[in-house]
Order: sequence, then C-alpha cells, then structure tokens
Amino acid sequence: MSNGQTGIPATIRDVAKEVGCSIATVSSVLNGRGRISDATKEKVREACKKLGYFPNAAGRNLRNRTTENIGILFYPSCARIFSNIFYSEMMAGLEEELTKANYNLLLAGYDISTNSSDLPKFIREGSVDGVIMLGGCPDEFKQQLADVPLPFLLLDTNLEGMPVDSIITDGFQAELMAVDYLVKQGHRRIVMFRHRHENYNEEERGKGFLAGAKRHGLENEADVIRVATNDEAVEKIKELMKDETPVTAITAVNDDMAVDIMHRLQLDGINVPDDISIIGFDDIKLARDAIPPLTTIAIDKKRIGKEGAETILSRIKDPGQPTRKIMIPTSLVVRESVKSL
Amino acid sequence: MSNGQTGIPATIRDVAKEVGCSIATVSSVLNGRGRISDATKEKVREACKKLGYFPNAAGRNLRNRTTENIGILFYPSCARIFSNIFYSEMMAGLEEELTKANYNLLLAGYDISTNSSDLPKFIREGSVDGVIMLGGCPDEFKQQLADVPLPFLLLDTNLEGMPVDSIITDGFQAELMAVDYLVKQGHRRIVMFRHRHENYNEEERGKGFLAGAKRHGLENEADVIRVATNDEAVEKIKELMKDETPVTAITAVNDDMAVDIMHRLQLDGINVPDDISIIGFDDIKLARDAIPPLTTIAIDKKRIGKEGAETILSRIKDPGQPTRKIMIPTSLVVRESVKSL
DNA sequence: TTGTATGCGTTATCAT
DNA sequence: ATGATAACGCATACAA
Repeated sequence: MSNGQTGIPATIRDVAKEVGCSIATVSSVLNGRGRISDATKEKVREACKKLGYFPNAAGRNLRNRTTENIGILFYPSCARIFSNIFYSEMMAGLEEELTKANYNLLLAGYDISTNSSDLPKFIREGSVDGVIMLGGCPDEFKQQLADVPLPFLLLDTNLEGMPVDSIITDGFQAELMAVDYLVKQGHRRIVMFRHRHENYNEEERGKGFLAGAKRHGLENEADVIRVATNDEAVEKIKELMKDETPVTAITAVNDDMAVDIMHRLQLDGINVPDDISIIGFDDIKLARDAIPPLTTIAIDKKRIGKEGAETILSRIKDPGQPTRKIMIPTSLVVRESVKSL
Repeated sequence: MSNGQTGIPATIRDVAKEVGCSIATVSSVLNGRGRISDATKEKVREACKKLGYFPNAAGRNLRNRTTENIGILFYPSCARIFSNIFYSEMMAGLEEELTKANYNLLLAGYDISTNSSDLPKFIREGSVDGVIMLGGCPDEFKQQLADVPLPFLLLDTNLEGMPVDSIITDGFQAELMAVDYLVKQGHRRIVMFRHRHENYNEEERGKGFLAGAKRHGLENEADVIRVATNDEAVEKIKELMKDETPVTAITAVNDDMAVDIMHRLQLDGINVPDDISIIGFDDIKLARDAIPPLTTIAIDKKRIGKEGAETILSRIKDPGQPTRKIMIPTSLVVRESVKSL
C-alpha cells in the first residue's frame, strides 16, 4: 500500500508523475472512462502496481458522494447480537454478498434510550450508503431510523403497515405447521410460551399458534403464555400438567427457550418427550445437540442475510422502487422431542 | 441529519450562511479552536441544531488524514467468528471501548489464499486508522498484515519474536494449573487433545500441559494428541482406557471440543466423571450448561477486547512506543467433570 | 474576534 | 487521445 520507502500511500499524482501523464488520464484508465491508448493504459497499470497505488476512499467519497459502506445496527448493542448464535449465519450471508459487491460493513450498537436521541455516528456523519437493522427492537426506534433519508432495511423484523424494506420469516405459517404436527401426533391440550416483551417475531408466532389451535377446534384447550424467565415457564408447565386434562405438549418461541425449559424439566424428573412434548423455533445448533434432539422450525438464516444484502443493494441503486417485504419460508424439522400419543 | 426539506445533509457552508459568518468561524467553534465570542458560539450551535448539521466524515478524513475507523479482521471469514461464541464477548469489549472513543468498527473477512495476495479493501483504500486481527491464522498472514504501515494488533493470538502488539492469554500457565489440579485429584495417566492445525493458543496450551506433567514426573504417562475430528479423539480415548495403566483424565484444547467429546463418550455409555474426567478451556456458556457442568479454564474474554481497544488506541496516538504483549491471566473453574480418585 | 484562501485525493467536464 | 481545472466538505495558517 505504500511505496515501501515512506509508509505514505501513493496518490494518483504520484502515478501520473511516474507515467509522465496527467492525473485525469490515470483516473480515466482506472475507471475505464474516455478513450485512452492501449500503450498508456498499460503504462498506468504498471505504475499503479509499482507504487502500490489504490484510490483513496475519502477522496473518492467526497467527490462521488458515495461511501461503499453499509452500516449494520444492533439493538441494544453489538454484544447482544454476537452472543446470539442465531444471528451469526445471517451475518455470514450479509458479509458474503456485501463484500462481493465491494462494500464494507460498518458496525454499531444502537440504543436510543442511552444516547438520548442521537443517531449512530456513522449515520450522522454520512459514512454509509445504507443501513441494516438487525433483529428486534422497539417500533419507535425503527421508525426513527426509517425517517433518515438513507436506504434502510429491517432484517428479521418488520414495521407493519410502513413502507420499509424488510426480510422476515413467516412465523405465523410456521406455528400453524407446528400445531398441525402436534395435533396429528395426538396432542389436544397444547400451550405456547413466549417472552413478555413486544417483538414482531414473537407476536407473529403467537398468532400463528392460536390460529392453528382454532383451525382444529382447540381454541379452548390452547393458550399463549408470556413469561419473564424460563423458570416461570417451568413452574407453569408443572401446574398445567396437573390439570384435569393435562397439557401434553408445548411450543416455545425459540430454541433457546425450548432447550432450556427441556433441561430444567428433566432436572426435575420430567421426561421429554415421554411426559411432555416440546417444539422449538429457529433450528440453531443447540437444538441439534440437545438431549433429546429438539423438534423445531428451521429457518434458512444465511438466506435471510443474502436476501437482505441483495435488497439494500438494489434500493441503493434505485431508491424509488416500491417497498419490499420478503418472506423467507420455514420448515418443520422432526427430531425426538415430540411423542406420538 | 438533513434540513428536513431536501434529504440532502447540511454542510458547514449552510451553517455559516445561516449564522451570517464564515465557515472558518463555524469550524473553530465546533473544534474549540481560536477565540470566538460567546455570542457567535451560541449562534453557531443553534444553527447546527436547527439544520441538523454534523461534519461530514469524508471531508474531515481527507483534510485530517484520519478516518476514525478501526478495521476488524477475521480469518478466514466473518462467519467463522460470528458462529464462535468465544469471540462474542471479545467483540463486545472492543465495541464498547472503541465506540466510547468515537471510533467506528469496520468488518472484513481475510483469506489471503482466496484473494491471491490482496489486502482487504478497507486497508488498501486507507479507510482505517488501525487494524485488529481476531483469533488464529497462519503466521504468514499475520506477518503480511504487520508489514502494512498502520497500527496493528493481534487479539487472542501472537506472532512470537516479532514486534507486533498482541493481547494473549497465558495458555501455558493455565494448562500447568489444570495438570496440577488433576494430579491433586489423584490422576496419574492424563492426555491432552488438540487439533491438527498450527495455532498459537493450541501450541501454548500443549506445551503447558507437557510442562505440567513433567513437573510431576509424569512425562511418560502424559501425551498431547492431535486429532482432526472429535470422533477421532473419542476412539483414541476408548483405546487408552483399555491400557494396562488406563487413562483416567483428559484435557481438551477448548470447551467446544471438551463438551462434544464428553457427550459422545456418554452416548457410548462411558460416564463423566465416573469413568473418565475432563477439563476444558475458555469457559464459554456451553461449559456451564453441559451435563455434567464442565470443569474448565476461565478467560476474561471481554477484558481481552477492552485491553485490545486501549492498546490500539494508544498506538494510534503514539506510534513510536515500544511493542506491547499483554498477557491476560486465567483461572481454573471447578465444576463437576473431574472425579477425585 | 473573524474572514480569506489553500489543499487533502478524487472524478468528471470541457478543452485541446 | 490526453490535459487543465473545478468541485466535493472540511480544517487551518495567516491576514485583517
């Protein structure tokens, strides 16, 4: 990257001097513009290689009003995302496609509540051509971001009724499938557990579960219970198993919760799936490795990332195009945590 | 970020016009330079707020030759890191400190073997003030990066004998502790498993294990075995358990390996710790949640990130200072995977 | 106390 | 086929 002597990067001027031409010519060659003789083209390319010249990003940004950076926003902080395996594959898909398209990834946590109402530095200072928000966060935050005059995408969440691009999974349809499967296995009294906080995915999955129960005329036997901790869920399950018509199967809003509940039940001597059946959601590694392996809803997480990359790139290219809401399909993965009655 | 009308960000010129002063005055106020009257200071600040003005990064970068970006490099790709929980806390520490210091994080995978010998885009184009390489990769790659005239830091790995900043954990000392503990619990025939590939941490831990064994006069009973898969390790363990003096305890180079081996052994009817004892390394969540909970070496992963941030920031400020090799201490976490004989 | 003018590295227009 | 030059947004030396 330097000429090996000074440690100072070569500029387009250095290249021009080396070749003995103008900087306009160098730029033209590098950007494939204008009619330049093959001879000079060759000389310019050689000089670039010799001097280790690459166009400086800041200079180009200033001139082009384009940064070739995409901002990735995590709520409330990067830590939350990094420690969540679910997002790792999404990030992999994003990185692969964005890098291929010659974009850098800029990272930031975003917690509006701590930083008063400041937008992330890279948005304020115009360091990105587009912003991707990863995962769930309060609608108010999403809206604030959507109002920024910059291509914006929600990944694995949605802002319903709003013209904002988003890549989402069909949690409603998926829970419908899960209920169908449980009913087919002979379960009649089923309950879903989700967290207390508001979250697009949790709502959708909850609605899907209820709709599934209703479809089988089970609306009185089914319920969605919101808990603050998994322990709370475990206690509730124990109660429900003592009912006159005991619960025989539960669904958890994600694998993390499902596996943890399963382990806690087992520690209390309740066998899965013999005493109670469990279905998760996400199909993360944890689900495959659990004992017993967890029956769950699989999502193609890498594909979410790839579709996301394609979507924001496309919007950068053509900002006027209609909003996209892309729905990634899911599938039921049958393993060993559900018993056939 | 815009004036609310056009979607085009305000510039320093707009602010100057609004206030009725020169751009130099605006700049001076914003950067706390020169002697500006309190009255104008106030007017400038108000105008900035009114117009939603923030200095544009590209303009400032060009002028200051500083980007306020730190590049984070993953080998061979971001995916590898994201899916490794071990790095999540390190990233959290990095993000926290770097953001606090007003730096952005730029991400990239770096696989020299695929992109011939190209450096990552953000290095080539001068988009970062410093580079942090995360985790193990071939020394040749590290060296190539270290040769770039830019502040450079190795996180959780080292380039021995080379003047490159690095934050490392004392794997040697840690395995010494592990062996001491096993011996104290009555184990005499012990074996360590590590991967086949070269890697700074794995080497250090292996050496520490051997040194520990030697210290107790156990060099003939101890061994470090390199395996390609965990299944290979399991097979080897079964053999070693049939020896005339059977293996009673093993050490794995990390928790991932330790827990997987433990589960595989149990599936084959071998009980941990009754039939064989296991110690891991890293103390990731998996270790705590395993059945039985894994005895392991704990590392303060977040601290690695924080020290890393501090180190690279310090080198950016004073590039001439001597090289730092910072050693993060470890501790033994006793849980239930080791039996006292 | 404030303003003028220059340059950072690039691209693109317009001459030549 | 190539070159001179302006402009992008900013910070600063120097002038007033």
